[in-house]
Amino acid sequence: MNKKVRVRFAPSPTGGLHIGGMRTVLFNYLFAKHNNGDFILRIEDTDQNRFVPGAEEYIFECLKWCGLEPDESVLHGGGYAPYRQSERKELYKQYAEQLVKEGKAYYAFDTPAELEEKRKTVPNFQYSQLTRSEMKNSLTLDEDAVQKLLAENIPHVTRIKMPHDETVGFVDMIRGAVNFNTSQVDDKVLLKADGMPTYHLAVVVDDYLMKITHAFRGEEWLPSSPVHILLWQYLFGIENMPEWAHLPLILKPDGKGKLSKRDGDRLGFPVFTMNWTDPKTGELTAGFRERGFLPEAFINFLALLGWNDGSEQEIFTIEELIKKFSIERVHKAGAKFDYEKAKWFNHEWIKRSTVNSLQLTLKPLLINAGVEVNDDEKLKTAIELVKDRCTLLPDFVQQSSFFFQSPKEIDINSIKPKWNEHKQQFFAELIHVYGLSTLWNHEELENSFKELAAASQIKPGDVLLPLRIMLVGGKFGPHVFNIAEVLGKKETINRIKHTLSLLSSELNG
RNA sequence: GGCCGGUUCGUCUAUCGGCUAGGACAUCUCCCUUUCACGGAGGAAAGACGGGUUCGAUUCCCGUACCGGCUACCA
Repeated sequence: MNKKVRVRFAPSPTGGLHIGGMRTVLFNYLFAKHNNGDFILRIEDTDQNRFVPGAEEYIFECLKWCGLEPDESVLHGGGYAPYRQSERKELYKQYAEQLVKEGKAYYAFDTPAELEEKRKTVPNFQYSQLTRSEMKNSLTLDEDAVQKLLAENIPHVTRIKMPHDETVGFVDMIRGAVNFNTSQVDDKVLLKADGMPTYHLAVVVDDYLMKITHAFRGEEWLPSSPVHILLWQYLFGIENMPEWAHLPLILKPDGKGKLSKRDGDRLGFPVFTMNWTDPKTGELTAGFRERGFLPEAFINFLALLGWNDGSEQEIFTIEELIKKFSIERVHKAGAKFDYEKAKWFNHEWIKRSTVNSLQLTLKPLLINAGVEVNDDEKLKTAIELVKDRCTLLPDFVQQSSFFFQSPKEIDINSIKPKWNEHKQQFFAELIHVYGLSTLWNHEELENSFKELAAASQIKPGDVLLPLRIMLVGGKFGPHVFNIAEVLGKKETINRIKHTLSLLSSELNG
């Protein structure tokens, strides 16, 4: 019988959550749910110098917004607590000690300053089997000296002792067999001078202790995998190592390299999941949520960045993604981020969303933008009428505010050049006709409008645009008679009168 | 520099030896629309290069080039 699938996302709470990280969350989540497994969130806060207040809460908020809730975490509980590595500090030391005892690791007493100096003077310096004999460590110092340093609490780290000329490898779920020669790998630090483990030790220990069965991480981790493989061998048995998949990177749309938050500022698109303000610098990095993305669209877009189900389908609900996801179908190569395509996904999702669900997120957004939304039914009608022309949620402000309040600006310049007494007369009569109308719906309004135009010997096309500008304020929006229907008789007539008075003063002046 | 990974239209991708190389975004043309969109029809646009293997290679192998990642007491 197979073990229950358990996967983890293990972010370091040092700032905003990049879309690459969010995609790793998504793939973890989809894989877990596809296999009826558990999704664990583990906080990797072993670097105390990089602690950023609020970052952890922010990560949870991002997951919540996307609906990708962990089964186990600091917040959700679970049988493998604590889920914060800083709270597991004491656990790691024994494993490091075990490795030293078995001759698979050693203490190193070189100070950071000494190492820095070394790197300055020796090009491409690596603390490795080539150089460790000339450094200050428990391999070069005699036993008494080491014991003395230890007894004096001289700061030191524990390094893995990479074996000579061995091939270590594994089968990546996405890339297939990957092999390394241990002679090429340096003696990575396992336990830092402050007693905290590095990522290398912590990830292996915790993946074992938390019974992780499959581990997904970015491609940038590939080069350190031989260290992790060796640790599994030494500590827990290679047969217990999770299956690994190294995810392709998300690249800059222009230039080269992986996408960074700076690219967003530079090119004008969000890179983080939600807005993030650096508590130290106050610098704000834009997020997809605040930019007006629907979480469904955001997830759909992320899933398709590097994965597809082999068909031509592009729009997927989360349920479909769970059903169809397979890690083997993840593309090997990195993908350049395409903001236009991301917006297309959002537009598609807006068009497909029901008025009721849109109304829920849109109402506060509109009120916040100063639109006086006082009638939910009217709001729903307005959303139905304009949603096809909104790509991002804030587009609804411009596209629907005129339903609730008369336009602040009227683009009178688009009417003026062709304005004349005849048209002025037509609209004066239109006010009269509309005032008498008993059936206020768009068909009737259009009919009586056209009848009046014919009677006035005026082409409907010549007065349609002016009418639109009177009601909307500009050259946009849904069909003008639909708008008039929603506005109602009184408001429609008022707006016509208002613009008419503006125009007549223009005409006379 | 060394190690590891990658390479199909401008971009995201399909293809698991038979291809007239398919789709989507963007772009262009037209239709619909007396606004802006939506929608519909169509166009242009790709297998880095060189060797093998094979009846046949985009697909398999090897080299080269190029791109990327890593090379911290950061993750």
